[in-house]
Amino acid sequence: MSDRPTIYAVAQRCGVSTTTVSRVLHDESFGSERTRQLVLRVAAELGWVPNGAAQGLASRKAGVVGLLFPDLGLPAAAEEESPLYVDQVIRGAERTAASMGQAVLIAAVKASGGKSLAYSVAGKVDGLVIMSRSLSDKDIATISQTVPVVLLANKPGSRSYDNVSVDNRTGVRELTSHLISHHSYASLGFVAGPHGSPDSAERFRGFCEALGTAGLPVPEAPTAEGNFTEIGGRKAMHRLIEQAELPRAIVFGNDEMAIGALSVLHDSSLRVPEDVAITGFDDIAVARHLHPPLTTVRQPMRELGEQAVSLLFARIQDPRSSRKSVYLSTELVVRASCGCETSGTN
Amino acid sequence: MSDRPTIYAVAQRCGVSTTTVSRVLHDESFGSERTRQLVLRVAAELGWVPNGAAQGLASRKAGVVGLLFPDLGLPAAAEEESPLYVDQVIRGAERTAASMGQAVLIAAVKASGGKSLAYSVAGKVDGLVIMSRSLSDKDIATISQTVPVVLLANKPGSRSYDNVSVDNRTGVRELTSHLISHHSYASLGFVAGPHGSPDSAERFRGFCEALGTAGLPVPEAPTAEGNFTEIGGRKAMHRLIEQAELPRAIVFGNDEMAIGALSVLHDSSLRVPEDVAITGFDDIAVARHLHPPLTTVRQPMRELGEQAVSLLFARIQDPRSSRKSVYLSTELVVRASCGCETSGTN
DNA sequence: CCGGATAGCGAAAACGCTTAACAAAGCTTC
DNA sequence: GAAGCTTTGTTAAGCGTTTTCGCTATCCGG
Repeated sequence: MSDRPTIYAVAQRCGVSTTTVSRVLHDESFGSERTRQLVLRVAAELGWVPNGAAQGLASRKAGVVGLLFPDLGLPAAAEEESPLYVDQVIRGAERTAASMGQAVLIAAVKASGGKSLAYSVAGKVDGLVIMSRSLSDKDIATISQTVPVVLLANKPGSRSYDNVSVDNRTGVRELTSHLISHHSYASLGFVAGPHGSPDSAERFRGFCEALGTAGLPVPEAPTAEGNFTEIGGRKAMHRLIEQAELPRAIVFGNDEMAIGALSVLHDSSLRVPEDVAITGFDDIAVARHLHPPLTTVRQPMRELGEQAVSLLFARIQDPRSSRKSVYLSTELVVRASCGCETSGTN
Repeated sequence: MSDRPTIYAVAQRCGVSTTTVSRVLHDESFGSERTRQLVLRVAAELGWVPNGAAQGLASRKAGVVGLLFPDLGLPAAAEEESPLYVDQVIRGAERTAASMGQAVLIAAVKASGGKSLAYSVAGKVDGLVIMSRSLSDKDIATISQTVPVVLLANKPGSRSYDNVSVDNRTGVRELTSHLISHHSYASLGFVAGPHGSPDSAERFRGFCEALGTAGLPVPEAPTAEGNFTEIGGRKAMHRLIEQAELPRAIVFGNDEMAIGALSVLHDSSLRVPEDVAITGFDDIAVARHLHPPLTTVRQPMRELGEQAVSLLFARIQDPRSSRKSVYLSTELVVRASCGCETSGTN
């Protein structure tokens, strides 16, 4: 612990200078074969492990990239509620970072007071991917003066940084068009996520575009709102059922709400897709296991993380290159809930 | 970037020494109100962010804990195959680390060649949680001389380190006893995970214990083997169907295999649980959405991560305290697939 | 043999921060 | 008004690497 061997110890044991040790450890081709072997052997014998802090300080690079993601401060009750897609993003980030030999420092930043952790992380990494909506523009600005920053997801003010986001709109547009042209559903509903969510807004826009293109009446506002949660989906579905006429097909802003709706419909003895077609968005893992399997739009979450880190490395290498924006496209995943297949593997 | 303000810059601007700045930044109660405000204001104005490397080097603590998990080197095809429970562990670790104001450094260590990354990570953290089976005992030993280490899951040689694991055996024993006593199933099968997996072995042992207690014949070996994957589950199920008599109930070593089996049974027009009861292990997110919902055993993955980090902090605080072992218990989750409820919410 | 490459290595100065060890000044308290 | 605190601040010594110079041999062509 406190008696960890340093390269100085290694150097002494070998009868060489610390410079030589450091060089041998980094340059594949340095020094005589004899010295190399000696140093390497002694280092291993002593159990020497590089002191990251010292390396970082001297070389001005941490060998670590950071990932800040939102912490919804789940009230313990909502255990699994936390946005599962974050995991995928983390994995993606980890993966491409690993391919560059870097590790990933992750931290959830809380809606309130996460600032100091965020700053602390910023000082420990070579670059930062920020997923958090909870970090103010000002904080992001300050941090970006310290290390390169890549923004994830459709943060409104993201235009001044490298950023990667998903083409929500086209995704829902394609989905909706499929519903209209393939199944000739004439009355469609849209259940939105929480008010003010840019993602939700974009998805609704895609929905409207498809309706417009098909010459159908374009609604002013979403048919209902469901907070992106399963419970929200249930409530929304209940409301829709109580209303005059049920749309022939309902486009949900995400899968979780669709799941809630599915269970309500089941309890109400309404058949999916015969009585009403249902679709989601995200293609979370459970989607294909639902009954009926859910037609949805796949978001490339893992790729989101991968791209973000790629962008970050590019920026680190060339800090003054022009700002880049990556726009990932989604994939329509057709399953039974929209009226297509009635069974099948996928 | 290269012109990041240092505390020296802050100190100069304030007309005080770097010591004073450092102290103000750390001691809540240091200096006159006037000096404090001045320093804080100037630091903010300059956009000062602590240099983690320098802090770490000077204070001998990184403010970061590491988490090493296995990278199965998924061949791109098996996208989602990667052990999803890892995500839960990461989240758990992140959560309790955050409560101590620390961030988490994550890295997947590959079966081959992950060594150097592992060592590099070890040098950057105050402590390390190791989930990886791919790190040799020797490497773990070396690393543990550098930083405190906590082992996760039932690694065979884990007895010499702090470690936290899940009581697989009791979990399956309870499950199996439920099957026997509650449903009076007389013929039971067990589908194991990959040969050599300690987890799988423990689960099988639990299965046998329950049989023994009930006075039923105890098998020598698992009825079939399925590699812990959905595909493996399918294959195993096929094999079982082809054999002479199908057990009345089948205990699968994990949920994924049970999922595979479920789809095979569906295709074979065998009813669950009427013709054959099915259970899993893990309680992954999809389990409750299957048809029928899967009776299984919940593994407290998130808690696993939490406990591991707690242990780590304890060890960091008192490096010479006695070795601790945490054994987490599982929870039986009864759903329809074992023949209990036929519908329901949960 | 001599001038200049070049290979092999070392001395020492950073890197930005923390943390003793002190010193000076302002308070009590008797 | 001296002795002893407490408060406020300073000086300087690291922390373990990397990295910039620069030195000494050795080698080679001419």
